[in-house]
Amino acid sequence: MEQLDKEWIKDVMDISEKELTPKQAKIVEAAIEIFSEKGFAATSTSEIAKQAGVAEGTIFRHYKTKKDLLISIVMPVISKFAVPFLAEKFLLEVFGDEEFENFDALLRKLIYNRYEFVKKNVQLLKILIQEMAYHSEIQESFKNVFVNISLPKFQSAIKMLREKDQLVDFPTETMLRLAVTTIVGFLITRFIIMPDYDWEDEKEIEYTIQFIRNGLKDIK
Amino acid sequence: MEQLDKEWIKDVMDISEKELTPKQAKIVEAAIEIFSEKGFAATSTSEIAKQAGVAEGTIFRHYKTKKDLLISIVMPVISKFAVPFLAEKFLLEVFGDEEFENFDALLRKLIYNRYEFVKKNVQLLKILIQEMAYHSEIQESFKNVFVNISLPKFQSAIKMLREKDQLVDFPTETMLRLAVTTIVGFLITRFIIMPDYDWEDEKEIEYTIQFIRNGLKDIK
DNA sequence: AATGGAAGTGAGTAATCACTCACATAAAGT
DNA sequence: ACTTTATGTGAGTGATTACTCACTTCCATT
Repeated sequence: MEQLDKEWIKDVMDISEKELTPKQAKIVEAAIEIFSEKGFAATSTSEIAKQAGVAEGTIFRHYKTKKDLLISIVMPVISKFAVPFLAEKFLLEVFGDEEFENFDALLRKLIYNRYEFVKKNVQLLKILIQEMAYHSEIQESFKNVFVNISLPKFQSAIKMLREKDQLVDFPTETMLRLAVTTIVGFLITRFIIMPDYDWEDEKEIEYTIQFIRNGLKDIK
Repeated sequence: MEQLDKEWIKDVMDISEKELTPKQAKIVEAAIEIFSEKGFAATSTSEIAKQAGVAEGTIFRHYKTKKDLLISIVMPVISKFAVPFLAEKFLLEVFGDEEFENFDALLRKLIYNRYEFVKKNVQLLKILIQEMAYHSEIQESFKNVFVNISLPKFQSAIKMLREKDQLVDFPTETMLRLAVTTIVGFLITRFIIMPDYDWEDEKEIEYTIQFIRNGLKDIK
């Protein structure tokens, strides 16, 4: 992995944990790298310690169990996931004043925002996605954030769009599902399944926006 | 898990392995269940043996290593994944003779076909998806099947549709990506993320078809 | 300078791991 | 009936696991 710019790790972490000792930071850094490469269950604490350049005991000085370390890594990612939806600016910026193409603008803003987020946090998101399947606490925490923060914003966005633009007569949840899976599908394909493909990101994003817009537009 | 109808396991297996001894079948059955619940790395051979009601040594009589057992479970799923694309009937049935709405018909056929496949094989697909992330042999085998079997069929289908219907001017790979992620997104949401939600499958499938069709239709 | 608490250590521990092997049994071929 | 081969067993193996603990080192406060 690249040496420079490990700042983002601290950046993500300090939502919940304020200050990490240098060795603790090294532990988190090593854990993220190995967890994302081999998976949580296949990673041993001795390996993390070795990679971090600390004694194995040091891990357990800061984290009660190995799973505790995982949780402390994964939970802040869930918080960060919801951040753009918490910003009131997010919706206001789009529906503010001028009359430009609302639907496209909203989608473009959302996609570029999440595009940068995923780009910055591929390793962490890999861990989150993988381990969500096996740890119900993570599942529930994610569900809470989504249902309470993201979902309402999405729903009110669709409601506003329904008035301004002419949208197809699908249930709101269905429209949401289609839009979200298309965006998430793009990001997963782009950064996880085929990260080495020669992507023309701006073009692909515009195609994706057009696909969703037309797919949800009411066609007489 | 349900007791009845464990036939599908044998059904999937016997693509590569012809006959399993009763105890071997029990081992495979138990392994599938535990792998899909806890993940490959977190599952011990002693647990599999216990659940299967055999001695631990019996596992290694039939499979050289624990990973061997995983591979023998996962590989046939990849084969089965490609089956509908191998059948020449598949495309012929859709583009055969009459002039009905080609695009919708093709999508509907494809989605219902994969819907049934996923419904039957959720556990196996969970294992495949999860372990693909960590085992490069599985990755490569899947990639081979996709690139050599599924992809060409998709591409020729899009080519044929481009002539008959009016499709948007996206690159073929982009159209493919959008359609595939939408379908896969639906199936994963339906069977893995929210299997307990009160789905109205036929309606959701029709919405999904309409979404893809309009999303890829050329709008003047 | 003395003290106390936090940070860091690494040898040690019981449990569990994947896997082996000598042996028992069953089935099949001659 | 006899031999061979395939199937199944479970106690046993060394390696590795997550985690502990008595100890040292460091540093801030008195």
